[in-house]
This record gives sequence, C-alpha cells and structure tokens, in this order.
Amino acid sequence: MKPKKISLSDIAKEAGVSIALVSYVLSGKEKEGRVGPEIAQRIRVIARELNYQPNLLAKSLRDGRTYTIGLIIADISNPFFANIAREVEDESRRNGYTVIIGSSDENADKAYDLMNVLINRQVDGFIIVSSENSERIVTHLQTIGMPFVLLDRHFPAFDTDFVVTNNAKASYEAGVHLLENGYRRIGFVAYRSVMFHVKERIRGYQDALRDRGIVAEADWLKEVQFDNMATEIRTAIDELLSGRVPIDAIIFSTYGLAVNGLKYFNERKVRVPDDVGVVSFGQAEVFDLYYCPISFMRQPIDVLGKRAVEVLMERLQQPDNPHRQVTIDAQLIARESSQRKPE
Amino acid sequence: MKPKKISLSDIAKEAGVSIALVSYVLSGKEKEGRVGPEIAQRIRVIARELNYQPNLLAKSLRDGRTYTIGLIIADISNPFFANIAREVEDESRRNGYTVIIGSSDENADKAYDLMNVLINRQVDGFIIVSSENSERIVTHLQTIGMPFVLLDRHFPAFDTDFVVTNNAKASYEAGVHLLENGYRRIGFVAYRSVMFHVKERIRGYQDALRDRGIVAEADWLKEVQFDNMATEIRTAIDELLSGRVPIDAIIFSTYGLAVNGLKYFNERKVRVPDDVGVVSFGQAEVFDLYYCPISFMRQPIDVLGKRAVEVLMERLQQPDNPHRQVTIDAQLIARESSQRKPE
DNA sequence: TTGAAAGCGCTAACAG
DNA sequence: CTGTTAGCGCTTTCAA
Repeated sequence: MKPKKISLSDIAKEAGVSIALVSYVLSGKEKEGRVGPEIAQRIRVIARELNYQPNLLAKSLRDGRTYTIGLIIADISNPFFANIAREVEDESRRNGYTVIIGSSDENADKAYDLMNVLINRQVDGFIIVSSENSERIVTHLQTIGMPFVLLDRHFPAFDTDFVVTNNAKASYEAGVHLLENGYRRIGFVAYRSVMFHVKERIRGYQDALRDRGIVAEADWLKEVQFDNMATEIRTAIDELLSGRVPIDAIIFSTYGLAVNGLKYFNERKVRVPDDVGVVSFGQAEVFDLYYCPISFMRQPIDVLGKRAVEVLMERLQQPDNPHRQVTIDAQLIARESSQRKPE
Repeated sequence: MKPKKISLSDIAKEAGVSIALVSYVLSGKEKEGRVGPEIAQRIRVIARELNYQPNLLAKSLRDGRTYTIGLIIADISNPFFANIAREVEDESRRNGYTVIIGSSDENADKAYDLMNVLINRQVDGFIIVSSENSERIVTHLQTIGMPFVLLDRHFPAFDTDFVVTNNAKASYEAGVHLLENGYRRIGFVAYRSVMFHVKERIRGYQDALRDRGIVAEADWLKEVQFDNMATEIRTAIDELLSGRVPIDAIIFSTYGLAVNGLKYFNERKVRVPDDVGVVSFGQAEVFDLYYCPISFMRQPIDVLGKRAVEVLMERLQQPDNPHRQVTIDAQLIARESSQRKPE
C-alpha cells in the first residue's frame, strides 16, 4: 500500500553509482570538480523520476542541526500571539527554518515541559514569550548553551538576547495623550504580575501623570488576576467608575483586558468616550469595529517577530557575540475613544 | 561553551555497561526480564544525574515515525484558524504528537510547497484545511500513501477522511432564522470560489428562501474575490443596499467578510439591525463587542479540531480502514443583529 | 542477564 | 572523477 520512500541508495542502485556521488550531485556539490557532468545529469534525471525527497531527519541527525526553531507563546488563539506567530513563521521560512509553536497558557510549568519536548526534538534555538516565574527556562537554556531570544517580555536580571516593545514609553504616551485631551482622572487596568513589562507599563502611566502634575490616587490602578480576569475586571471597573470621584478615562494594558472591559461597558451602558475615555494596548479588529473606535498603542508586531528571528539567526551564527537587546517603540493610534466631546 | 549532549553511550560508559542495556532501561523495557534490578537502578540514577534527554531525531530515523503531524491552514493570524490550531495542538499533545503548523494564505502552490517541506521532515500525517485548486495535494498524498484528514473543507470528488461542518444546513438555518424574524429580502455575501463548502453555504441559503416561498433575486447573491476582498465587499454592499429594492438582511458567509462588511456599515452609517439584519459565519470576540451583538452560526471549532486529530490517529493505526467522514452541525447563536425592531 | 552489531538515510573525510 | 567508510543516536535481533 504505502510506497517505500526513495533514498539515496535507491537512486545510486538505479544509476549504477555510489551513494556518495548521488549525495554530492543532489546537494549541489558537483561543482567542486567532483562529479562528471553526464553522470551528474543521469543522477538528476533518475532522482526526478523517482521523485526523490531527502530525509531531513537523517540529515539533521548527521550534522546536528535541524533548521527548526521552537516558538513558545502563551496562547496561539490570542490574536496578538497569533500575529506574532505568523511573522515568526514567515521570517523563519525565508531563512530556511521551520517553526514549531507551543502554547503555554501563561503557565510556567507547561512552558518548561514544552521547552523539553522541543529540546528533545533538537530544535536549533528558541523564541520565547515568557510567562511569569519562568526564569527557570532562561537559566536552563543558558546552562545547556541553547540559543534563544526573548520576545515581547524579558527578564532584566538576566543578560539575554531580547526583542521587546518600549513599554514604559508606550504607557507614558498613552497617559499624556489622554491628559492632553482633557482627561484628568485616569485609571489603569493591568494584570497582577511581577513581570517586568507589566511593571514598566504601570511605571510609564504613573510617570506621565506625575510629570503633568496630576496626583494619581492609589485606587486608580487596578490589578486583576489573569486566571480570574473575566470576573475581576468587572469589579475593577465598578470601583473605578463608582469611586468617591469617578475616573474619567481608563488605560487597558492588554488586549484581553480591553475586550473584557469594553464588553462590560456595553453591559453597564457606559458610553465611550462620553462617560470614559479609553486607550488600550494591543491591536485587533475589535478596536476598529467598536461603535467608538478605540485608540491604542500599536505594538510593532511585525517588527518584533521579524527582528526576533533575525537576532536568533545571528546568534546561531555567532554563539559568542555579545547579547543583542532590541527595544522598539509602540505607536499611538488615536481614535475617537480618547477624544473627549467638547462640553 | 556548549555542553555536549548526553547520549546513551555516555551513560553506558559511565555505568560500565553496554548501550543496549541503557536503552532497555530508559525505555521501560527492563520489565521483560531483561535487565538486573540493581543495574537498572544504577542506570536510571546516572541518566538523571547527567540529565539525559533522548534524541527524538535518532529514534524517529530508526523506527520511521516522528510523532509529528503537519497542519496546513490558510492563515494562523485569522482567529478561526488560530482556534482550530489551538485545538489540534492540544489534542495532538494529549496523544503524544507534536504539530507543525504552516500557513498557505489560501494559495494552492504555497500549500503544496508546505506539504513537501513537511513531508521531508517526515511528519506521520497531515491535517489540512484545503484551499481552492489544491486537489493536487490530495492526489499526491494518496499516491504516496501518506495519511491525512481534511478539515473544515473537503473535496466530494475524492474519497478521503474528512471532518467538516454541515454548511448547507447552517446556511439554511441562518436563512430561516432571518425569515422568521420578519426579514424578506435577504442578501448573501460569499467568496467567489468553486470550493464545495462555499457552494454548500450558498445552496443552503437559497434552499431556505425557496422553501419559504421567497423568490430570491439573482443579485442578492454577491461573490467577492478573496485577494481583493477589502474593496470588492464595499461594492457588493453598495449594490445590495442601493438596488431597485434594497435588501433588508445580509448573511456573511465567513468571519473575514463579516468584519469588513461591518466596518463598512460603520462608515456608511448603516444601522444594524434597523437598516439591515445580519447573520454571520465564524465566531469571534468582534461579534460580542459590536454595538449590536452579531448573530452567527457557531462552527464547532473545538469539536472539529479534536475529531480531526482523532480521525488521524485512527488512520495511523489502521491505514486500510474505510474512510471516516464526519459532519458536525453548526449552532445558531441568535443575538440582536437579526432581531428586527418592531415597527 | 548482558553485549555486539546492524541499520535507519545522510554527509564528508579519505582513498584510489 | 568515483567509491568506501565511519558515524550521527537509537532500537532490536542475535549471540553469548
């Protein structure tokens, strides 16, 4: 039933030559004055006839490289990561690499298991969007000398390659933007996390208010639990909107928070931007389609993905170069959601 | 710098035994009365100490199976496919398989190239969301005896395994739903395609109208070009809404069409559902968040993905079983967009 | 109980 | 110019 796979030796037999010759010809090495032109031709013809397909497994085993990279992200069904994955996939293919993607669900243990699966499959390197408490992955990869690039999130305590957004700056700009549009009491919703990128976003927001002479009240900052986001965000918003003096704008620090927040706005009949101004991180069709198009800090997904692959390629070439640390600015896309109606 | 990988022979040397023994122990075969218990213990300890990681490449080369499956979809950054990918990934991992995903961009040539890349990487089988004109993939996989399952779309002319939505029925229900809510002049927007699933969706729509005694006018059906969708859909909607007698409802046959259509509604200030009722295929957060939540035919993504993997697993076990053809019903999620306001 | 060795398909050093 | 061969890491048959 299943036709046997064609191997070099099949072709060699058919052509009446040695395996080595076939290998040379088929990997374009006959230029080096190795193989006679007529026999090279014959081999090529036979290979075509038999529809020879090289076994990359064997080749990889032989020379210790698989031309495969492992991509560990939180969840491929989240559009932010899906887009990242797409960029990484495309750019990798351009470099002759195949990508294996794994979703960690922001769970450090799952991510670690995934890493091991991919190591066993002999990936040449990793691109990783880290989750909380996954420093173990970093240290392990470092001790075994496996090349990797951290993407979108990084650990400042470790000297590694990374490609990230300038989160503090992005938040800062989001804050200033709202202030300049007349908002004064600006809330900020983030995940509860010790991750650097989360802290940076909070810091940027706080700096913006402070620099503009606004005294932010502590309870303008809401941190919600990732696992319990759908419900906690409702409480957070309730509190923001029903405080002694309600806030007049909110910055959502991720796409997921924004979507759930906006959903709840609909439920509570909170009107954007009349009742509350909005700027979000992330980017998605949702923001275009909302009745009031949502302003957001456009994270440079395409650049992030491409650069991550580039940095990894460099690292594979030059394992001992100093680490590359790339920071890319986000871009404010101002829409109506942060445009206060003239009173 | 890079620590050498630990192999069986390293452990064997360390333990002063043969490679074979180590292999037996580490693959749990010492039960078969093969290995002495104390030596087995010693081997295990050493393996742990050295942090042995089996080289799956070598194992795969040896026994001709990689425990890898290739997933070919149109575009991982489309939420429908991203969710499919997620389900396939999870279910595969549960079965001890790793997934390699490739995006074809609905391009048959790209898909064929992808297929070859994955074949060279010795995947054990494929799950494929076919694009137009990619029958070649099907015939090729059949002639080389490579197991595969078509997902979401299939070719009725070929006898293959497949797992798909009952598209005709879904469309039919969408049509009936609108009719029962008082809409009479129902337009349908689809991609221009000869693919079976597209034709089926159109057929279901037409049958619904016919069965309810509505004479559908030919220009209620709009087919737009995939590559040029963003602009063609505007024309299509213009025509639907500005005909001699404008339509009063639209069915969008995919997520992408719906998103672009709704975006244009916003631009044209067309109000849903007052000016036009809407039902869409696909599913996404967008539909929740639109000012008027969008009714849609919920495609059973989770089931589709899981079943596809199941069918492939069966096929890998039983290459000669008759083909499994699984059809799963979509489910109408009725929201306000198809709820005509009482006049 | 244990070990030696073949072989999966490929590349490359070496020999002729 | 062409062939022989070792070896990547693993499993498994066969022999001891």
